[in-house]
Amino acid sequence: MIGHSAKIPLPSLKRLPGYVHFLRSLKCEGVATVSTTAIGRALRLDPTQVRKDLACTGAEGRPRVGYRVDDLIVVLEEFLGWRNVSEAFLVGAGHLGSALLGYEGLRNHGLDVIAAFDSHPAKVGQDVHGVKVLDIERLPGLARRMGVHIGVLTVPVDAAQEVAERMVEGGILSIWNFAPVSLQLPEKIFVQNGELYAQLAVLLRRTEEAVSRKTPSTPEVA
Amino acid sequence: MIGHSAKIPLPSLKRLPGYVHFLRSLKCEGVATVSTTAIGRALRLDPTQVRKDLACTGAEGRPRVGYRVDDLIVVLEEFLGWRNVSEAFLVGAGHLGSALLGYEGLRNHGLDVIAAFDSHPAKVGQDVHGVKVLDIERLPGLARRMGVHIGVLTVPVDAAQEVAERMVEGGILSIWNFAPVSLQLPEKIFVQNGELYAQLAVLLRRTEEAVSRKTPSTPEVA
DNA sequence: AGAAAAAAGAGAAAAAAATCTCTATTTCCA
DNA sequence: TGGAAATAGAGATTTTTTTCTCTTTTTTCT
Ligand SMILES: NC(=O)c1ccc[n+]([C@@H]2O[C@H](COP(=O)([O-])OP(=O)(O)OC[C@H]3O[C@@H](n4cnc5c(N)ncnc54)[C@H](O)[C@@H]3O)[C@@H](O)[C@H]2O)c1
Ligand SMILES: NC(=O)c1ccc[n+]([C@@H]2O[C@H](COP(=O)([O-])OP(=O)(O)OC[C@H]3O[C@@H](n4cnc5c(N)ncnc54)[C@H](O)[C@@H]3O)[C@@H](O)[C@H]2O)c1
Repeated sequence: MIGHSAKIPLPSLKRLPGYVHFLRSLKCEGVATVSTTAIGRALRLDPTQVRKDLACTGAEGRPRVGYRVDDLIVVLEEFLGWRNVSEAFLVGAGHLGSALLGYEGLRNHGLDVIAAFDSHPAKVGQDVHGVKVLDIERLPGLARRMGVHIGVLTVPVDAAQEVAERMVEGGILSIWNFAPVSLQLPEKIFVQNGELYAQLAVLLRRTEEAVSRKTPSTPEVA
Repeated sequence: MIGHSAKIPLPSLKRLPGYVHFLRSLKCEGVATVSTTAIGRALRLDPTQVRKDLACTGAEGRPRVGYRVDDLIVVLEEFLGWRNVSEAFLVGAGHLGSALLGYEGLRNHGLDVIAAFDSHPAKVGQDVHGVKVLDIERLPGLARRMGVHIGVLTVPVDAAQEVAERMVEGGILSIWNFAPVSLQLPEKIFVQNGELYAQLAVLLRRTEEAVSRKTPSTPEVA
């Protein structure tokens, strides 16, 4: 169960994992307490904002001291649902899918991919980083029987919609979609897009801005 | 050059790639014009919001008709800098790095990874999906000589800070960082984090909400 | 012990983003 | 040809998010 069912602003929720990563590094260094000032300096965030975010999770600090690092990690991990991981199915054991399957990081972040699915005969039956690849036909039945609610979608664009519908058929409630398409599914199904391209768009724009700062006054006509 | 240097809200910029993906699929189906109402329905966004986003890029539509799909794609791709791709270096030819190197999608989205770097002797000299893997030691020199401004960072957490500093040493201005650490770099360097964990946090929370909706009134004490 | 400094926490203000309202334009249809 | 419907576009409003201000608490230093 994910802690503190209270409503948290979406931007705050998205910042929480970053806090945990930073806190874990502090813990490794043996730091016992930390202030929002210090967190903000490290993560380039306003200290007040950090304080507000932490308050949403129920964390409590002490004036002049800050927060106990150990306790704060526990509270945040609890809040994020990282302490009892959720089971998920992954479809598309290709390049990206295999990278995710081999990434032990997911389990540390609340997600346990317990099986993979593919349609290609060469993939079915394989064992990718310890995860069995099954025939996609078996997904709906297994998802329903095992009560799996999360699907990770790493198939090519053309197959994405079809595979997503298979997931829904199996009772999947949320889909993490890495294909660059907008899936058309019942409204109750939550779709989290990979947003690789959104990130890239920001990166390219900022880079362009930085380059033109370095090379000022470049007239288009000479 | 990235078009229309005008300031666009960050959330708007992030939505643009999704519009392009949808428009491309319309084009494949032979659709000639599209309204913001239709875009909004497909992407689950408010039509006014779509219109505001498109206005930022300089796109113009006609009442009662909407936007010409072909033209809109061109305007958006121009705006996003997808028409003349930017060159980038990637460091860390492991699982994730290889997946990205083999992904022709990046080039369609404005990024051309022209070389990869690694520190492991077994990786150096290899050819991953047509991209040469070079020794990390050569990165600063090559980056500076070739005028590469973007770095993609896919090394383990422990190496991330060190590698990032190498990139900065080579004149890299922006870093796409997939390691779960907050890089400490000069303020002028732009860091776009992979945000995998932020997405996962949202996914888990929404799933939890959906599950508890399906299983209402679960008292903690019987 | 008392003063000073640092930081949490609460509330107010400001900024940013999303949504709503209205008008003008264009096309379709009778 | 005239009316109805759909939609872009501009501006106003509301909501959300971020930032600022002030108060209180705790610790450290003299
Ligand atoms: N490779 C990357 O780095 C990367 C990055 C971001 C997004 N993506 C996206 O992720 C998706 C996968 O990319 P990839 O590079 O891993 O592709 P890939 O071709 O390596 O892998 C796709 C896998 O999906 C399987 N598949 C195809 N149709 C299927 C179906 N109907 N049912 C089940 N399995 C099916 C294929 O057999 C294959 O194993 C694409 O949509 C791509 O745009 C990839
Ligand atoms: N695998 C995934 O799906 C995934 C997803 C999200 C984030 N990440 C993150 O991406 C990073 C890489 O993950 P991975 O699974 O690809 O790991 P990996 O171990 O497969 O690859 C890491 C690569 O970096 C190289 N490397 C290590 N130290 C280096 C150095 N100092 N200089 C140059 N190269 C060096 C290694 O030789 C290796 O090739 C990690 O930080 C991980 O947390 C991975």
